[in-house]
Amino acid sequence: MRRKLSVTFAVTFSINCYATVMTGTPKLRPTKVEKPTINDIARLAGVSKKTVSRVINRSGSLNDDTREKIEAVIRETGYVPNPQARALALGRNFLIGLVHDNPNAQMILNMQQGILEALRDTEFELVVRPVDRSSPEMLDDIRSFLVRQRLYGVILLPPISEIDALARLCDEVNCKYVRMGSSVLDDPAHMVASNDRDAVVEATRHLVAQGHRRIGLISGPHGFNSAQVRRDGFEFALAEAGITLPRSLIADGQYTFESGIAAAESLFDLQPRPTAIFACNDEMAAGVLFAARSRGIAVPEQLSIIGFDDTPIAARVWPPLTTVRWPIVAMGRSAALKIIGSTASASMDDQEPSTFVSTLVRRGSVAPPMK
Amino acid sequence: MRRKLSVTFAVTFSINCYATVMTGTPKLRPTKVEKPTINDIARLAGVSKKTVSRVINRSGSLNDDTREKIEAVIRETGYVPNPQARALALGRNFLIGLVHDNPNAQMILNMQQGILEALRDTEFELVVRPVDRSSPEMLDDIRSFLVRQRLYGVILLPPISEIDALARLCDEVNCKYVRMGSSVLDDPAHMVASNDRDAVVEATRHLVAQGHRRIGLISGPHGFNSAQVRRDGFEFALAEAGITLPRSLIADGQYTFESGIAAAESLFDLQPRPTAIFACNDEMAAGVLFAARSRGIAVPEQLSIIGFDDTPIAARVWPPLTTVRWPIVAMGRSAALKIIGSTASASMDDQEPSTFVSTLVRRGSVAPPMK
DNA sequence: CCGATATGGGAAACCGGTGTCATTTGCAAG
DNA sequence: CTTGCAAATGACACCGGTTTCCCATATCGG
Repeated sequence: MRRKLSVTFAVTFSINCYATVMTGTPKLRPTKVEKPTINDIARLAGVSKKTVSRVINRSGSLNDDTREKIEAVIRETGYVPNPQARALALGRNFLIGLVHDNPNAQMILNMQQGILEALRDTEFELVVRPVDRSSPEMLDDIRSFLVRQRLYGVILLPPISEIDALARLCDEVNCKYVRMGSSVLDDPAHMVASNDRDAVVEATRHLVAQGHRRIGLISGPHGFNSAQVRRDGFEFALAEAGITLPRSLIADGQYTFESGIAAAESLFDLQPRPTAIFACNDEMAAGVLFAARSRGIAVPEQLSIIGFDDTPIAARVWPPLTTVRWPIVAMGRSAALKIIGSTASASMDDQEPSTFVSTLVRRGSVAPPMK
Repeated sequence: MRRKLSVTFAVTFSINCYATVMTGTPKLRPTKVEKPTINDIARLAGVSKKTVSRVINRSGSLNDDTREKIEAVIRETGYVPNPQARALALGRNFLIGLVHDNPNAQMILNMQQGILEALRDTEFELVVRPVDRSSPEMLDDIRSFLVRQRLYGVILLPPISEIDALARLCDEVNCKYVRMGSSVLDDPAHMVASNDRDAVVEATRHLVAQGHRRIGLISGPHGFNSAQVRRDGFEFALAEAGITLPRSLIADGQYTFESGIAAAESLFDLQPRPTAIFACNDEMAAGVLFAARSRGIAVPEQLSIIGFDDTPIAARVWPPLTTVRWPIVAMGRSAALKIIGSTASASMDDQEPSTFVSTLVRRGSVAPPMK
């Protein structure tokens, strides 16, 4: 039967060869799509399948003539190794997992974009896996996911990327991992980070340079490393400028639009009102803008706003938000390359960068305070 | 060696049993994670592995006692069949593909959310696959993706879901598929659609009911079914109200924020200006709002705007946009359930719905025209 | 009581690769 | 002319399931 299939395949192949000459034979194939197997290649090349395997995996030593002959056969037939069979034999799948817990939607998507760019034209595929940080079984869930799917590697998005136990878990089950974050929490091989702190310092200095002295902060949720880092940068920059920051000017946010509105309301009730507000992400900054509008506070004339993330919304509101952009797509790409590593960019020996610089994007939501 | 592995496993298992009593033994496992195999189960239950396989797949006939004993062993050991081995043996993977071509980012994400909800606690995983509609090799790319990964099924997002050749391709390679869209393009088993046309009619009627007569339309890109359907609905509703629509009131858009701005500018140059604009998606509606602001046109006093999609941005701009919401998450869930079908919801025999109703969300961007 | 039929269950091949180990060959060193 | 060693390649078991085929019982009508 194997022999029979092979013959079928060979015929199909020769038909394809002459397809350009013939008037086209749309002859639908049966439900079972015939694909050449490693045995077909071995027979066609007159070698054993182990030798073909050596060519595919560039392992072992083999004669140049043999290699070329096998490569020629592979090229002609369009043979592609069966990933399921390899996964079984190797005990390792060619899948990269993206594990996240519902952070910024836009970020997930940009991250996916970057990762998929890196994975394009490789044998790897991306498997998306949302988890629930609040569930006590989260670690077990992830563990069974990794073990069952025999994942090649995982990319952990913040905030769960900050959980050290997760990283240890990956090591334990022999799964490569890369953690994304707002600051360096792990060695370069396992970390892709943006320098949020520096960016916040720059943003705050920008407000100070414009003449603002009463600057409000809308923080991120407690327990988020990014929230802590951004807040630190803000406080540092103010201290550096010799500005004391009363506790009342710090409002707690949850990284959501609604929490931004609420926090803004509380800051607006202050007497005197802050002349500028730094919101730890764009969603909340948009909330501040929204709240200002509904109160009739003119932006940027009466209130300057700076956000963080440069999500699409920042450029779409009026006035467009001055914000901090971090290269999410590039970071995603880098994370993926770290995992597939030498497999893909074997030619270049340069390590993928681990830290990315964020930059201040100046738009229309900042102006000097009114006298 | 097999025997040895089995023993190791048994020991591990008993340790787990007493873990709650013991003071916890963090003892790291070796890189190779031991998992029970079907052979372990067979031996522990005193049957052949084929019989275990019968239990797992509910196939063949077997004694209740035997079944229960095997199920007990499976439960105790926490055995999960190796997906790679099953995939190899079955010639079919337990992966669902999500194939899309860069449409609305938010939509992709909501869709993913819905699909993942349906896939949660099943054996299926989601593989994301962006493609390039403009590439001539797109179909071949998708074909090789489906064939190589032996996908269980794919979910096609608009606009590529509108390509009939793609659907035929899926059939050909024996891969289940579901197409998402703005109107019904296929039989219920392969289609999940929203009733965009009806929703647009309702939205347009809303504008007409407010007293608007000069209503501009910003269309979607040519070749998109959703664009055509929405435009049809708009024109139908105007005709129904006895309003003639001059060609000049229709501006071409590309579903992007920038194209919305450009289209709005061209409409603003008209004399007299339209008193309302229906933009075929929220991105463009946000562009209209942005353009209006920069021209000093008050919304909704001087201009009413309606968008489509109810993406997050609709609620975050000022004034918040009246728009049409379609239940993307629910549609994603439905699409996934259609594919995993009887596998999951075997208990309930009700078919997953194929069409979903969109609804008008009234916010602040619509008001009667000024006298 | 016998042969026919249905049912439960096992042995072995198979899915398509990879790992281990042995074998053959070529060539330089002793 | 051996011996030694490395390169090149093949035979075969194995990864962990499923499928095919076949046998052993049990049931049952006549």
